[in-house]
Amino acid sequence: MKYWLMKSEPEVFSIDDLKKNKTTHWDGVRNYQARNFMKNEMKIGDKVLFYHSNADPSAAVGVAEVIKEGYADHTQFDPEDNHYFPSSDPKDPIWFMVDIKFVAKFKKPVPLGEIKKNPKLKKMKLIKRGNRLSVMPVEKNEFEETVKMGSK
DNA sequence: GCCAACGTTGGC
DNA sequence: GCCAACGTTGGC
Repeated sequence: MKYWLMKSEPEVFSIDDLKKNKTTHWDGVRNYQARNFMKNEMKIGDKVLFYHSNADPSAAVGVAEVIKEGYADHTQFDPEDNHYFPSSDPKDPIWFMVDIKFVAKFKKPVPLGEIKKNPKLKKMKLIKRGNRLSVMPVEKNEFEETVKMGSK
């Protein structure tokens, strides 16, 4: 089993939205690295840290789980959608997404500042300079440490 | 294949 | 709202 971190702007889709809806498909990703993770590496049962970006404060806020593995992101074919990608052929889609379900909301959000302060989380990709990936792998111990911080 | 220009992300 | 750090695009 692998561990992941997925970023979402709470104004657009928050952990509370996920809790309410139970599940969601992670559409709209238009970055090849993030796509490759979803297309090739994310498996059913993998655990996900749900992270609020562009938030006050930005923070890890809960846990989700992969329930459907990579499949074509339908928004790439929809001219009405913000994420429309005209060069993508429905017979050979460029963009993929996964489905996740709500598992838990942290008792207390774990803000980016605290993640940066924790020596055990020093190597997290999230805090690497200039990282803009919206889907990224997380080490098991990093995942567990973050969950622990959010459960206090 | 290089690289300048442009658009986007996301912390602050 | 600013701006650094990227990724992408397109001319050559």
